[in-house]
Amino acid sequence: MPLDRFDRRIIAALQEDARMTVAQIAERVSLSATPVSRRLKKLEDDGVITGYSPRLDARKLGFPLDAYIMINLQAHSDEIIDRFEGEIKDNPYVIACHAVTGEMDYLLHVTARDMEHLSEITLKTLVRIPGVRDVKSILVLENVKTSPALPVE
Amino acid sequence: MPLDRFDRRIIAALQEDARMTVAQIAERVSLSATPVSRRLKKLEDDGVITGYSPRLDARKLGFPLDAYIMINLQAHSDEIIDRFEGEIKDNPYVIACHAVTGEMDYLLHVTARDMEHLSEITLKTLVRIPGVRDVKSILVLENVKTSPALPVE
DNA sequence: GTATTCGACGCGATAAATCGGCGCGTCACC
DNA sequence: GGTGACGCGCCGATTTATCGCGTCGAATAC
Repeated sequence: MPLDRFDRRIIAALQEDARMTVAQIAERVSLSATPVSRRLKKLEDDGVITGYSPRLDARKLGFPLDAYIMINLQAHSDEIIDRFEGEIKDNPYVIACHAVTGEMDYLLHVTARDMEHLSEITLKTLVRIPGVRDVKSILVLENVKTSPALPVE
Repeated sequence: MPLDRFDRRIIAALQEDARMTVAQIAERVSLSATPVSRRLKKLEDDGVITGYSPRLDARKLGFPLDAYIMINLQAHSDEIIDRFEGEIKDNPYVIACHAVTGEMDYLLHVTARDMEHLSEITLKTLVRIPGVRDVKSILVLENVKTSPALPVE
Protein backbone atom coordinates (compact mmCIF):
# COMPACT_ATOMS: atom_id res chain seq x y z
CA MET A 1 0.00 0.00 0.00
CA PRO A 2 2.78 2.51 0.60
CA LEU A 3 4.15 4.38 -2.36
CA ASP A 4 7.14 2.76 -3.96
CA ARG A 5 9.87 4.40 -6.01
CA PHE A 6 7.85 4.22 -9.22
CA ASP A 7 4.82 5.90 -7.71
CA ARG A 8 6.99 8.69 -6.39
CA ARG A 9 8.66 9.20 -9.72
CA ILE A 10 5.30 9.28 -11.46
CA ILE A 11 4.15 11.97 -9.04
CA ALA A 12 7.39 13.86 -9.52
CA ALA A 13 6.87 13.81 -13.28
CA LEU A 14 3.31 15.07 -12.91
CA GLN A 15 4.46 17.87 -10.65
CA GLU A 16 6.52 19.17 -13.54
CA ASP A 17 3.72 18.80 -16.05
CA ALA A 18 0.44 17.23 -15.08
CA ARG A 19 -0.73 17.09 -18.69
CA MET A 20 2.21 14.94 -19.67
CA THR A 21 1.01 11.82 -21.49
CA VAL A 22 1.19 8.41 -19.91
CA ALA A 23 3.70 7.40 -22.58
CA GLN A 24 6.02 10.25 -21.62
CA ILE A 25 5.77 9.44 -17.94
CA ALA A 26 6.47 5.83 -18.77
CA GLU A 27 9.67 6.74 -20.54
CA ARG A 28 10.83 8.91 -17.64
CA VAL A 29 10.25 6.27 -15.01
CA SER A 30 11.52 3.39 -17.16
CA LEU A 31 8.30 1.47 -17.31
CA SER A 32 5.87 0.71 -20.11
CA ALA A 33 2.69 2.72 -20.50
CA THR A 34 0.38 0.07 -19.10
CA PRO A 35 1.67 -0.09 -15.51
CA VAL A 36 1.98 3.69 -15.43
CA SER A 37 -1.65 4.02 -16.43
CA ARG A 38 -2.67 1.50 -13.80
CA ARG A 39 -0.60 3.12 -11.07
CA LEU A 40 -1.96 6.53 -11.96
CA LYS A 41 -5.49 5.29 -11.68
CA LYS A 42 -4.69 3.68 -8.34
CA LEU A 43 -3.10 6.88 -7.01
CA GLU A 44 -6.28 8.72 -7.96
CA ASP A 45 -8.57 6.07 -6.51
CA ASP A 46 -6.58 6.01 -3.27
CA GLY A 47 -6.86 9.77 -2.99
CA VAL A 48 -3.16 10.44 -3.16
CA ILE A 49 -3.79 12.48 -6.29
CA THR A 50 -7.04 14.37 -5.78
CA GLY A 51 -7.14 16.20 -9.09
CA TYR A 52 -5.25 18.35 -11.53
CA SER A 53 -4.96 22.12 -11.80
CA PRO A 54 -3.46 24.57 -14.23
CA ARG A 55 -0.78 26.90 -12.92
CA LEU A 56 -2.03 30.37 -13.76
CA ASP A 57 -0.38 33.75 -13.92
CA ALA A 58 -2.57 35.69 -11.52
CA ARG A 59 -1.31 39.00 -12.86
CA LYS A 60 -2.42 38.14 -16.38
CA LEU A 61 -5.82 37.17 -15.07
CA GLY A 62 -6.22 40.55 -13.43
CA PHE A 63 -5.27 39.64 -9.86
CA PRO A 64 -1.85 41.18 -9.28
CA LEU A 65 -2.36 41.71 -5.59
CA ASP A 66 -1.95 39.05 -2.93
CA ALA A 67 -2.52 39.42 0.76
CA TYR A 68 -2.52 37.31 3.87
CA ILE A 69 -5.17 38.31 6.32
CA MET A 70 -5.24 37.19 9.92
CA ILE A 71 -8.53 37.16 11.72
CA ASN A 72 -9.65 36.85 15.32
CA LEU A 73 -13.14 35.92 16.37
CA GLN A 74 -14.91 37.41 19.39
CA ALA A 75 -16.22 34.05 20.50
CA HIS A 76 -15.78 30.50 19.38
CA SER A 77 -19.28 29.15 19.45
CA ASP A 78 -20.27 26.73 16.71
CA GLU A 79 -22.66 29.30 15.35
CA ILE A 80 -20.02 32.00 14.96
CA ILE A 81 -17.51 29.58 13.50
CA ASP A 82 -19.92 27.98 11.04
CA ARG A 83 -21.15 31.34 9.89
CA PHE A 84 -17.61 32.60 9.42
CA GLU A 85 -16.33 29.54 7.58
CA GLY A 86 -19.39 29.51 5.37
CA GLU A 87 -18.82 33.08 4.29
CA ILE A 88 -15.18 32.35 3.63
CA LYS A 89 -16.01 29.40 1.41
CA ASP A 90 -18.43 31.49 -0.59
CA ASN A 91 -15.93 34.26 -1.20
CA PRO A 92 -14.10 33.62 -4.45
CA TYR A 93 -11.27 35.98 -3.57
CA VAL A 94 -10.28 33.93 -0.56
CA ILE A 95 -8.14 31.24 -2.13
CA ALA A 96 -7.10 29.62 1.13
CA CYS A 97 -8.11 29.72 4.76
CA HIS A 98 -6.53 27.90 7.66
CA ALA A 99 -7.37 27.70 11.34
CA VAL A 100 -4.07 28.38 13.05
CA THR A 101 -2.29 28.55 16.40
CA GLY A 102 -1.02 31.80 17.87
CA GLU A 103 -2.69 35.04 18.71
CA MET A 104 -4.97 34.94 15.68
CA ASP A 105 -7.57 32.31 14.84
CA TYR A 106 -7.48 32.23 11.08
CA LEU A 107 -5.01 32.91 8.32
CA LEU A 108 -6.52 33.74 4.95
CA HIS A 109 -4.85 34.01 1.58
CA VAL A 110 -6.66 36.55 -0.54
CA THR A 111 -6.18 37.67 -4.12
CA ALA A 112 -7.40 41.01 -5.42
CA ARG A 113 -7.53 43.21 -8.51
CA ASP A 114 -5.98 46.23 -6.80
CA MET A 115 -5.81 48.02 -3.48
CA GLU A 116 -9.32 49.32 -3.78
CA HIS A 117 -10.59 45.85 -4.39
CA LEU A 118 -8.63 44.47 -1.46
CA SER A 119 -9.98 47.23 0.70
CA GLU A 120 -13.47 46.34 -0.38
CA ILE A 121 -12.96 42.65 0.36
CA THR A 122 -11.61 43.47 3.79
CA LEU A 123 -13.90 46.28 4.89
CA LYS A 124 -17.14 45.36 3.16
CA THR A 125 -16.99 41.61 3.52
CA LEU A 126 -14.57 40.22 6.06
CA VAL A 127 -14.93 42.68 8.93
CA ARG A 128 -18.68 42.59 8.53
CA ILE A 129 -18.97 38.88 9.14
CA PRO A 130 -20.61 38.51 12.57
CA GLY A 131 -18.15 37.53 15.25
CA VAL A 132 -15.07 38.98 13.60
CA ARG A 133 -13.15 41.02 16.16
CA ASP A 134 -9.74 41.75 14.79
CA VAL A 135 -8.25 41.79 11.30
CA LYS A 136 -4.60 42.21 10.36
CA SER A 137 -3.44 42.41 6.78
CA ILE A 138 -0.10 41.49 5.35
CA LEU A 139 0.52 42.49 1.76
CA VAL A 140 2.67 40.38 -0.52
CA LEU A 141 5.38 42.50 -2.09
CA GLU A 142 7.09 39.80 -4.07
CA ASN A 143 6.84 36.09 -4.63
CA VAL A 144 10.26 34.73 -3.80
CA LYS A 145 9.23 31.14 -4.29
CA THR A 146 5.96 29.48 -5.18
CA SER A 147 6.27 25.79 -5.70
CA PRO A 148 3.08 23.83 -5.99
CA ALA A 149 5.24 20.77 -5.38
CA LEU A 150 5.64 18.54 -2.39
CA PRO A 151 8.87 16.65 -1.80
CA VAL A 152 8.36 13.11 -3.05
CA GLU A 153 11.82 11.68 -3.56
CA MET B 1 -5.26 40.05 -26.75
CA PRO B 2 -7.44 40.15 -23.64
CA LEU B 3 -9.16 36.99 -22.58
CA ASP B 4 -12.65 36.59 -23.92
CA ARG B 5 -15.48 34.55 -22.53
CA PHE B 6 -14.29 31.36 -24.20
CA ASP B 7 -10.78 31.64 -22.80
CA ARG B 8 -12.18 32.14 -19.34
CA ARG B 9 -14.47 29.19 -19.63
CA ILE B 10 -11.63 27.02 -20.87
CA ILE B 11 -9.59 28.05 -17.85
CA ALA B 12 -12.53 27.43 -15.56
CA ALA B 13 -12.89 23.93 -16.97
CA LEU B 14 -9.20 23.23 -16.47
CA GLN B 15 -9.38 24.45 -12.90
CA GLU B 16 -11.81 21.65 -12.22
CA ASP B 17 -9.74 19.04 -14.00
CA ALA B 18 -6.61 19.99 -15.84
CA ARG B 19 -6.33 16.57 -17.44
CA MET B 20 -9.71 16.93 -19.09
CA THR B 21 -9.45 16.20 -22.81
CA VAL B 22 -9.75 18.92 -25.40
CA ALA B 23 -12.96 17.34 -26.67
CA GLN B 24 -14.51 17.50 -23.20
CA ILE B 25 -13.54 21.12 -22.78
CA ALA B 26 -14.93 21.82 -26.23
CA GLU B 27 -18.30 20.43 -25.28
CA ARG B 28 -18.42 22.45 -22.07
CA VAL B 29 -17.63 25.72 -23.76
CA SER B 30 -19.76 25.03 -26.85
CA LEU B 31 -16.96 25.08 -29.33
CA SER B 32 -15.36 22.39 -31.49
CA ALA B 33 -12.09 20.76 -30.49
CA THR B 34 -9.94 22.68 -32.93
CA PRO B 35 -10.39 26.20 -31.55
CA VAL B 36 -10.10 24.89 -28.01
CA SER B 37 -6.80 23.28 -28.85
CA ARG B 38 -5.57 26.46 -30.49
CA ARG B 39 -6.73 28.70 -27.65
CA LEU B 40 -5.13 26.40 -25.13
CA LYS B 41 -1.83 26.59 -26.93
CA LYS B 42 -2.10 30.35 -27.11
CA LEU B 43 -2.85 30.66 -23.41
CA GLU B 44 0.24 28.62 -22.71
CA ASP B 45 2.40 30.57 -25.15
CA ASP B 46 1.19 33.86 -23.71
CA GLY B 47 2.07 32.69 -20.23
CA VAL B 48 -1.44 32.88 -18.88
CA ILE B 49 -1.23 29.16 -18.18
CA THR B 50 2.28 28.43 -16.97
CA GLY B 51 1.92 24.71 -16.44
CA TYR B 52 -0.13 21.97 -14.85
CA SER B 53 0.10 20.39 -11.42
CA PRO B 54 -1.50 17.47 -9.65
CA ARG B 55 -3.44 18.21 -6.50
CA LEU B 56 -1.88 15.98 -3.89
CA ASP B 57 -2.99 14.84 -0.48
CA ALA B 58 -0.06 16.01 1.61
CA ARG B 59 -1.02 13.73 4.47
CA LYS B 60 -0.87 10.65 2.28
CA LEU B 61 2.54 11.69 1.07
CA GLY B 62 3.81 11.92 4.62
CA PHE B 63 3.53 15.66 5.20
CA PRO B 64 0.59 16.14 7.54
CA LEU B 65 1.98 19.26 9.15
CA ASP B 66 1.76 22.74 7.68
CA ALA B 67 3.18 25.91 9.12
CA TYR B 68 3.53 29.54 8.21
CA ILE B 69 6.78 31.02 9.36
CA MET B 70 7.48 34.73 9.51
CA ILE B 71 11.04 35.89 9.35
CA ASN B 72 12.85 39.13 10.02
CA LEU B 73 16.31 39.90 8.72
CA GLN B 74 18.91 41.87 10.69
CA ALA B 75 19.91 43.91 7.71
CA HIS B 76 18.69 44.26 4.17
CA SER B 77 21.88 44.29 2.16
CA ASP B 78 21.87 42.53 -1.18
CA GLU B 79 24.25 39.95 0.19
CA ILE B 80 22.03 39.01 3.12
CA ILE B 81 18.93 38.94 0.97
CA ASP B 82 20.45 36.91 -1.84
CA ARG B 83 21.89 34.43 0.60
CA PHE B 84 18.58 34.08 2.39
CA GLU B 85 16.48 33.71 -0.74
CA GLY B 86 18.94 31.23 -2.18
CA GLU B 87 18.70 28.99 0.87
CA ILE B 88 14.92 29.22 0.78
CA LYS B 89 14.78 28.16 -2.84
CA ASP B 90 17.00 25.17 -2.12
CA ASN B 91 14.88 23.98 0.76
CA PRO B 92 12.29 21.50 -0.49
CA TYR B 93 10.12 21.87 2.60
CA VAL B 94 9.52 25.54 1.93
CA ILE B 95 6.70 25.41 -0.59
CA ALA B 96 6.17 29.16 -0.77
CA CYS B 97 7.97 32.28 0.30
CA HIS B 98 6.81 35.87 -0.05
CA ALA B 99 8.40 39.18 0.79
CA VAL B 100 5.71 41.03 2.72
CA THR B 101 4.76 44.29 4.36
CA GLY B 102 4.36 44.65 8.11
CA GLU B 103 6.63 43.98 11.00
CA MET B 104 8.15 40.88 9.40
CA ASP B 105 10.08 40.68 6.14
CA TYR B 106 9.14 37.26 4.83
CA LEU B 107 6.25 34.87 5.11
CA LEU B 108 7.09 31.24 4.42
CA HIS B 109 4.79 28.31 3.92
CA VAL B 110 6.44 25.14 5.16
CA THR B 111 5.35 21.52 5.10
CA ALA B 112 6.76 18.91 7.46
CA ARG B 113 6.54 15.23 8.40
CA ASP B 114 5.88 15.94 12.08
CA MET B 115 6.74 18.36 14.86
CA GLU B 116 10.24 17.07 15.18
CA HIS B 117 10.79 17.60 11.52
CA LEU B 118 9.35 21.09 11.66
CA SER B 119 11.55 21.85 14.61
CA GLU B 120 14.54 20.65 12.66
CA ILE B 121 13.64 22.76 9.64
CA THR B 122 13.23 25.82 11.82
CA LEU B 123 16.10 25.45 14.24
CA LYS B 124 18.70 23.72 12.11
CA THR B 125 18.07 25.44 8.82
CA LEU B 126 16.08 28.64 8.92
CA VAL B 127 17.44 30.33 12.06
CA ARG B 128 20.97 29.42 11.00
CA ILE B 129 20.78 31.30 7.74
CA PRO B 130 23.07 34.34 8.16
CA GLY B 131 21.14 37.52 8.70
CA VAL B 132 18.04 35.94 10.18
CA ARG B 133 17.08 37.82 13.32
CA ASP B 134 13.60 36.82 14.30
CA VAL B 135 11.40 33.84 13.52
CA LYS B 136 7.74 33.38 14.40
CA SER B 137 5.85 30.20 13.65
CA ILE B 138 2.17 29.74 13.07
CA LEU B 139 0.93 26.17 12.94
CA VAL B 140 -1.95 25.17 10.73
CA LEU B 141 -4.59 23.37 12.75
CA GLU B 142 -7.10 22.80 10.02
CA ASN B 143 -7.54 23.63 6.36
CA VAL B 144 -10.86 25.41 6.14
CA LYS B 145 -10.51 26.11 2.45
CA THR B 146 -7.84 25.42 -0.10
CA SER B 147 -8.82 26.35 -3.58
CA PRO B 148 -6.15 26.26 -6.20
CA ALA B 149 -8.52 28.32 -8.32
CA LEU B 150 -8.57 31.95 -9.27
CA PRO B 151 -11.83 33.69 -10.11
CA VAL B 152 -12.15 33.79 -13.88
CA GLU B 153 -15.78 34.39 -14.61
C1' DG C 1 -23.17 49.39 -51.70
C1' DT C 2 -19.73 46.22 -52.91
C1' DA C 3 -15.14 44.25 -52.56
C1' DT C 4 -11.47 42.73 -49.81
C1' DT C 5 -9.04 41.36 -46.00
C1' DC C 6 -8.46 39.34 -41.57
C1' DG C 7 -9.60 36.42 -37.82
C1' DA C 8 -11.76 32.54 -36.09
C1' DC C 9 -14.64 28.40 -36.66
C1' DG C 10 -15.73 23.57 -38.24
C1' DC C 11 -14.63 19.46 -40.91
C1' DG C 12 -11.83 15.67 -42.19
C1' DA C 13 -7.48 13.10 -42.17
C1' DT C 14 -3.41 11.36 -39.79
C1' DA C 15 -0.42 10.28 -36.19
C1' DA C 16 -0.28 9.53 -31.40
C1' DA C 17 -2.22 8.04 -27.07
C1' DT C 18 -5.27 5.33 -24.27
C1' DC C 19 -7.50 1.18 -22.76
C1' DG C 20 -8.58 -3.76 -22.24
C1' DG C 21 -7.29 -8.49 -22.86
C1' DC C 22 -3.72 -11.82 -22.79
C1' DG C 23 0.49 -14.35 -21.63
C1' DC C 24 4.81 -14.52 -18.99
C1' DG C 25 8.05 -14.12 -15.14
C1' DT C 26 8.79 -13.73 -10.13
C1' DC C 27 7.96 -14.41 -5.44
C1' DA C 28 5.78 -16.46 -1.42
C1' DC C 29 3.55 -20.05 0.61
C1' DC C 30 2.26 -24.43 0.73
C1' DG D 1 7.84 -29.03 -6.93
C1' DG D 2 3.27 -27.05 -7.36
C1' DT D 3 0.13 -23.21 -7.06
C1' DG D 4 -1.77 -18.72 -6.58
C1' DA D 5 -1.16 -13.76 -6.59
C1' DC D 6 0.89 -9.83 -8.38
C1' DG D 7 2.77 -6.89 -11.67
C1' DC D 8 5.01 -6.30 -16.10
C1' DG D 9 5.03 -5.94 -21.32
C1' DC D 10 2.86 -6.67 -25.81
C1' DC D 11 -0.84 -6.09 -29.04
C1' DG D 12 -5.12 -4.63 -31.30
C1' DA D 13 -9.22 -1.56 -31.06
C1' DT D 14 -10.91 2.87 -29.93
C1' DT D 15 -10.25 7.57 -28.67
C1' DT D 16 -7.69 11.84 -28.82
C1' DA D 17 -4.71 15.72 -30.55
C1' DT D 18 -3.26 18.36 -34.25
C1' DC D 19 -2.87 20.12 -38.88
C1' DG D 20 -4.37 21.75 -43.46
C1' DC D 21 -8.17 23.48 -45.83
C1' DG D 22 -12.53 25.67 -46.93
C1' DT D 23 -16.07 28.85 -45.09
C1' DC D 24 -18.37 32.38 -42.65
C1' DG D 25 -18.84 37.06 -40.66
C1' DA D 26 -17.23 41.54 -39.27
C1' DA D 27 -14.63 45.51 -40.18
C1' DT D 28 -12.52 48.56 -43.51
C1' DA D 29 -11.60 50.67 -47.90
C1' DC D 30 -13.08 52.30 -52.09
